[in-house]
Amino acid sequence: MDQPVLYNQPAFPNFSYSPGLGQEGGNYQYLGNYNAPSYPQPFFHVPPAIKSEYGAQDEVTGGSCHAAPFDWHLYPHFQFSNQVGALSSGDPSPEGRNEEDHGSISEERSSGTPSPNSPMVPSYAQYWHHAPWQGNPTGQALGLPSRAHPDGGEKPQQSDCSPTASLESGASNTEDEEVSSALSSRAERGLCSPSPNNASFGSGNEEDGTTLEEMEEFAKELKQKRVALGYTQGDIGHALGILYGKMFSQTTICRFESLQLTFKNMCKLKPLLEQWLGEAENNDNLQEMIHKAQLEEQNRKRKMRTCFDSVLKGRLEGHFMCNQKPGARELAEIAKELGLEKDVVRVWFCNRRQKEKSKSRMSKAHEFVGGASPVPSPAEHISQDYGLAPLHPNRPPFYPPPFPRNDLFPHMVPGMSMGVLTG
DNA sequence: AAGACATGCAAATGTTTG
DNA sequence: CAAACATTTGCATGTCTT
Repeated sequence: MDQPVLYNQPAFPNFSYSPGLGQEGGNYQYLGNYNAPSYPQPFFHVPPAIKSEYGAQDEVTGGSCHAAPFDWHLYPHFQFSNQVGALSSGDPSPEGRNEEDHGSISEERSSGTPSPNSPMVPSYAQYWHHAPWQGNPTGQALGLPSRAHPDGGEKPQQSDCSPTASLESGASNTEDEEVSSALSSRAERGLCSPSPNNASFGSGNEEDGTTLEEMEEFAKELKQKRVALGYTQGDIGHALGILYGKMFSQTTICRFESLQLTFKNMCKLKPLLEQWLGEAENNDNLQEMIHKAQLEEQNRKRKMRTCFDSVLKGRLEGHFMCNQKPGARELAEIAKELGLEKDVVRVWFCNRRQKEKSKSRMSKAHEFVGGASPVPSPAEHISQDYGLAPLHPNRPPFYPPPFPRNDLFPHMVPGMSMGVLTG
């Protein structure tokens, strides 16, 4: 049967120097059953097991993550520049970095880039003041030129990208209101406890014993040390798979570091990452690690993501148009016809219905605001943007402002950020 | 050109509801 | 139990730097 495996990212390079594994998204996803890649993987001793799928977190963190997801990162995509290089041409000094934390670099990079010092939205700067990893006077990888980039090229990345850094400096009334509304909404939902007079909502928000500050701190620390040790985000993702049987993508690590996951989700991942950090810092026997890695690579529980090509998608769409809710029998037929697993087809229909629903909500929202608003539906906004947890069904929806909104930030350059130009 | 990181979209999985 | 709903996760690809 033909599987809808359509693309492959470049095979993972032979990592001759790197302690890491290169970027995720390598070919592992097509190796079948979520096995880790077959190339050598220099990782670490398997620590005292972290049991069950993320299961140990409860032990590690001494609590549970059962609280409702906390959309603590209100504007996850508000990034002017999210690249490593954002710093490279600028002042590499810690001072420079720290001072710019909230944006001088963005300003440097592009005349069209608004300064995060400009009046912006919320003030969660406390979560995103810039990081220790910036403390690299030479601009090279912290302490690790030999492991990371031989030329020391690794730079702290994203130092100007922190959404909050960009947002923190102030806000117009409108923005304040929206943020305030958001925060209230969150507070109502018991997801955070914003100070009424303070747009930041970090203090005292805990899940599982971890406060937002701690989490943010940890994310920074993780990134700092990762860079210092010469690992990439993809390396960590792979390492987690090797160490704990749960592989993650570069994407996920990236989002963890930039706080673009839900707080709950971060609570879940944190123990693993803490373990990894410990291992990474103590590890000095990569060869042994490689061996272990080979032994350990397995156990990805999550099914590989199926990629449908456009033809397949078109045919699925066709079926969907005819019947949005096919029964088991019809599903089986479709699956057979398309050469897919029945379950894959079933899930596709589920997701497709969700999407449809979301779309119709969006159009209703558009009607509601006059038909021409670019405001996405709550569903779209909330469930897709990583930082935004869904609303409680019984609560009135919160419509966070899409970012960037030129009407909110007239000083911003049109189309300047957050994927507006991409995709 | 290649590597690292960021992000849109959506597949997969988890949870709730009927 | 199945469907709906919510959340997690990652492929594919864009951006940026070297």
